[in-house]
Amino acid sequence: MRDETAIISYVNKFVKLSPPEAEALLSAFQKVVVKKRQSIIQPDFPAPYRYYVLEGAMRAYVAAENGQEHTISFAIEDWWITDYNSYLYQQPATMFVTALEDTIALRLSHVKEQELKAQNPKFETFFRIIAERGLAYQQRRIIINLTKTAEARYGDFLDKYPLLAQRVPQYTLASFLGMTTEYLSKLRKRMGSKKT
Amino acid sequence: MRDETAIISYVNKFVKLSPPEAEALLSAFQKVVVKKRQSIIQPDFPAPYRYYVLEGAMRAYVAAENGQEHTISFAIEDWWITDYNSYLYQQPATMFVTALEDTIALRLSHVKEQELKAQNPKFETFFRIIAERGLAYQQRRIIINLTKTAEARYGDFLDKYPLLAQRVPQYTLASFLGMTTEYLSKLRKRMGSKKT
DNA sequence: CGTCTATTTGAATGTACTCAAAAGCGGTGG
DNA sequence: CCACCGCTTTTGAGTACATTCAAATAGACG
Repeated sequence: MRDETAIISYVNKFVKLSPPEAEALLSAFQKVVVKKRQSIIQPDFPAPYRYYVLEGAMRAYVAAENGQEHTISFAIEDWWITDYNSYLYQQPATMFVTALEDTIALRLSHVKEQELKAQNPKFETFFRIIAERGLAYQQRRIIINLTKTAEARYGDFLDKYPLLAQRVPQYTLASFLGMTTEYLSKLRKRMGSKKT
Repeated sequence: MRDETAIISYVNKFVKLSPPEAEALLSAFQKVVVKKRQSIIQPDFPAPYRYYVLEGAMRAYVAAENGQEHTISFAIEDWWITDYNSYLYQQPATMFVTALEDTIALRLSHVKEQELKAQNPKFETFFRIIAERGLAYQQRRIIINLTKTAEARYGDFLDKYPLLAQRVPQYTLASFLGMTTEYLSKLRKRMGSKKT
């Protein structure tokens, strides 16, 4: 059972907060409980919040015309999730953000975030750091998507996120890795001989 | 002929700088001239700089074992470019950054960047904003790569960056869009009838 | 012009997708 | 506690989008 102070330790990894600063940070967030399969962000509606996951797991995905879903990101404990194009630019969302398990998250509104940054440069620094880390992470993902085959992308994911790979439904993983669920199933069968 | 004050106007779009602040910013940069085909970042070497392009065009790419190149990003006037995983984490690069044309750029070292941010929260804000914009942009790119066919990705690029599409070699564009140069050539032939 | 680089073309191939259906798994209510 | 229901994963056959390899053509630059 992690409580909301988890975010204090998390932020402290990047900028050192005094007790009053920690208090100011905490008071900007609201705890939300999201049941499995429930959406907190939907296309055409604004996404006024970003979410920090305390417990559980969520994913962000876009739905194509033909009913296909494409997973853009996952989030488990200590990860952030939102539709960044909607949140940052305050425009209607194009993605769903939905709970894969019963989830407890802390949400931060766009307005509160601006207040935090205006009130204390440490928060500005914090958000700069997580944006940069997100940027670097996404650049790695783009490289993988451009350079590796479906099988290599799957192997790569297993290496880097073995726990997550077991935790999320296989079809969401397939759609994250850019392949169909049927094909991932066949890959697993093929690879089964070599690896666990 | 754009001179280095272009970066002042650029930064001013995001945070308002007083004349002394503009001066402090400028003094952190160094002007560099890069000839066509010359690399400013190479794999296995650290990338201690990020570059702001004043004139010309560059691209960042990774080279695969089989000799294939995969373009990660382009940069023309007012765009930034570097190997972010190398620059941000101060680790050896995995990418090349190379001039597509004779280019004039302003480079900012990682050390100077830290000084700027420490010295004035406005610079912290500025780097936060461009990181967030980069994040949102890359998220859009990931969505396109996951959801669209090669033909649609090309059409999309033509719509959004018609000038850039004419300016860069076709094989770099193909490698940016995640297809072979031969296939892009065939696509263009096929699409030729409908458009332009 | 001649050379080097970039683009086009064609034929054969392969990786990954579509569609349809069966099997597996988990939860939930009777 | 078993039976059923919905959701997820697996399997198979046929197909398509995109690649590979090789060679010809077109452009750019000195």
